[in-house]
Amino acid sequence: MGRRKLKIQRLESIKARQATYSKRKTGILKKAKEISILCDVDVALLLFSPTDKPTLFVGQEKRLSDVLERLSKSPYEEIEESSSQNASDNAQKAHEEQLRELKEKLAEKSKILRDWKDPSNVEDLAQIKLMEEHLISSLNGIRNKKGNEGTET
Amino acid sequence: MGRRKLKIQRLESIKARQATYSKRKTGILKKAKEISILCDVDVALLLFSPTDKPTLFVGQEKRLSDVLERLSKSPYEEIEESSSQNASDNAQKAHEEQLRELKEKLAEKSKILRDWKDPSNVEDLAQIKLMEEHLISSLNGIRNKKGNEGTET
DNA sequence: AACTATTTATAAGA
DNA sequence: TTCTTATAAATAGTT
Repeated sequence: MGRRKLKIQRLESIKARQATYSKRKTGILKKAKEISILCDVDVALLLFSPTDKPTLFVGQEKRLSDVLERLSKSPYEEIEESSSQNASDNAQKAHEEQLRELKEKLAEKSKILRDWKDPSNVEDLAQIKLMEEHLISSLNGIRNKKGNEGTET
Repeated sequence: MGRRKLKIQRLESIKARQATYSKRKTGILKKAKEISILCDVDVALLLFSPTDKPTLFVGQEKRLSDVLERLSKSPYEEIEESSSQNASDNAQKAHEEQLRELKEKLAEKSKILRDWKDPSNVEDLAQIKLMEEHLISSLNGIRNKKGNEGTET
C-alpha cells in the first residue's frame, strides 16, 4: 500500500526505518484491537521501536500476565508458532536445550527466591522490577521452538 | 476493506467470528512479520482463536522469553501501553493492587519453589509446563496498568 | 478455498 | 511528526 510496492527487507536508512515503524505501528495496533473486538479473542502485541521504546497492547481488558498464563495453560502441541522466516536451524535444537537448562534454572531460582522470602521490605517499584526481571529471565526458557507460516482454523 | 464497511464491534454469530478471525489472523501475522523485517525491530504477537487455539509470532529469530525479558528490562516509565478501548477504571487501581499482591505472591512462591528445589525428577514436558505455569501466574502481577491510544516516537 | 468490489493502509512527498 | 494523495494491500460478502 503506497506509492510504490515495497520489498520486504530491512530498510537501509535508519530514518526510513523510524518513519516506517511509526506508521506501521499505528496500523498493526489498530489491527490488533480490531481482531480482538470483532472476534472477541485475546490478543497481546509487543513492539520495540528502532529506538528501543516498547509498546504493549493487550486486548479484552486483560493484563499481559493473564494472556501469558493462558498460553502457559495451552496444550503444548496446539501452540502454533509463526516465525519470521525460516531458521528451523537453531530453533529445534534450542528447544531441546531449553528443557535441559530449565532444570538448572529452577534449582538456581529456588535459591534466589528463598532469599526473597520476606518481602516486607519491598517498597518501591525499582526493587520489584528487579525481582521481576530475575524471575522472567529464568522462567521463560521453554516456550519457543520454531515454526514457519501462520495458518490455522 | 471489503464489500461493506464493518463496524468494529463483537460480531454476532460465532460463525462470523471464526471466519473473520481466520482471515484477519493471516493479515496481522503478515503485518507483524513485515514491520519486524522492514524496521529491524523485535515483535511478539500472541493470538487466541475463537476456539482457543493460540498462535504465536516472534520476530527477529528470537524466543518469546528473549522479548519478554527485554520488556522486563525496559524502564517502567517508557513502556507505552495501548488498551483495547478506554477502561481506565479498573486499570489504574488494578496496578496499585498488583504491587500489594506481589508481595504475597512472592512469599507464596518461595514456598512452592522450595518444594521443587530438587528438579532431578523432572523428566517430561507436562511436568515442566506445570512448573512454568505456576511461575508465570505468580510472577506477572505487575507488568500492566492501562493506557489509551497507541502513539509514539 | 476462491473470487472481486470496496475499504483501508500506507509510501512518498510536502 | 503530521497531512495529503496515489496506489498497493487487505478483506467482507458471496460462491
